Amino acid sequence: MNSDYLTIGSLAKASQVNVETIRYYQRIGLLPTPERDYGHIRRYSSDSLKRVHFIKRAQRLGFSLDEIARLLGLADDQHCTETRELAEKKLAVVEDKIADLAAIQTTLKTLIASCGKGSGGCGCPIIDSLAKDISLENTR
Amino acid sequence: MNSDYLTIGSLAKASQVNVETIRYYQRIGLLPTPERDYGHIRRYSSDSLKRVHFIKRAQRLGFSLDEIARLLGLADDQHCTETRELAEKKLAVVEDKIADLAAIQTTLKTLIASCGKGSGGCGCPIIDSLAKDISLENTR
DNA sequence: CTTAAGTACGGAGTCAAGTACGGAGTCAAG
DNA sequence: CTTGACTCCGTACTTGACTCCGTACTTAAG
Repeated sequence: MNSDYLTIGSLAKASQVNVETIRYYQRIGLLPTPERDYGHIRRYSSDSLKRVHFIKRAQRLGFSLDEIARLLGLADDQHCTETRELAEKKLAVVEDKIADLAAIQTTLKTLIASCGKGSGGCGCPIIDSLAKDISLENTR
Repeated sequence: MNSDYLTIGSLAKASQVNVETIRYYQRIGLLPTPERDYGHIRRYSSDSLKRVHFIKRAQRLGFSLDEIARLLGLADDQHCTETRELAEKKLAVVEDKIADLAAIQTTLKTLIASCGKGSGGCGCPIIDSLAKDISLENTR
């Protein structure tokens, strides 16, 4: 009944991904390959579950697996200083993303509101809200 | 000197993408193929530039080209009602993303701060901040 | 007029991120 | 001790998003 020590199948089910995806993450070093209890069967802890969840959510936010690996490395590693620099860069990126999303959010709200009223004036507000690329140079 | 009426090359340069990417976006219908002035050469307006910028930023936020096409459709189309529903769904997704990013932001800040002090206590704050998957069920 | 630079086009190649496949081992239930 | 559900592993295939290639055409400069 204890959900610690999952098999690969139940881990996959619990984290809503394919079994092969779990194996794939192991291959590329994103998930540690756990010890094997009896036989040759891998047993996963609830930590792995958290990790997979994290990966999936971060992906939906536009981070690549590579970046996610480094994000996770921040938490795992002990070597600060250089870790801190990475963290600061990521923070800047994250804050840019939040700003962009906030712009989309505002536009969508406006769109929804104006849609209800049936008023015209369909310029192209979504594009405009994001097209002003002041911060583009920073992130590239 | 007027930047309206760009060639594909200057559009690509201005929007920091490959010429082939522009052509690709046309092929899949993400960019309208513009009228051709003289000869067979396509001329792009500054609207195209905005559109490409938008696409690139939205991509960095984790939207697929398919979703981006629909987001752009929201602005282009005239048929409200069903458009509104789509907008509302997108809004929910966007707001989820913002919340997730905010969680990462907080964690990164904490990480940076604690790094400076050289204090220990390295649990795995980044993962924890995103692993609590209350809202996961909503988006799936 | 020639030539280089830029454009058009379709098709093939690439890269990241999976996803599927097939053969072999394991283990609990019947 | 066989059957069915699961696991292991390596390799191969797929998909989305480009990127490159070869060929053909067209200007702008020399």
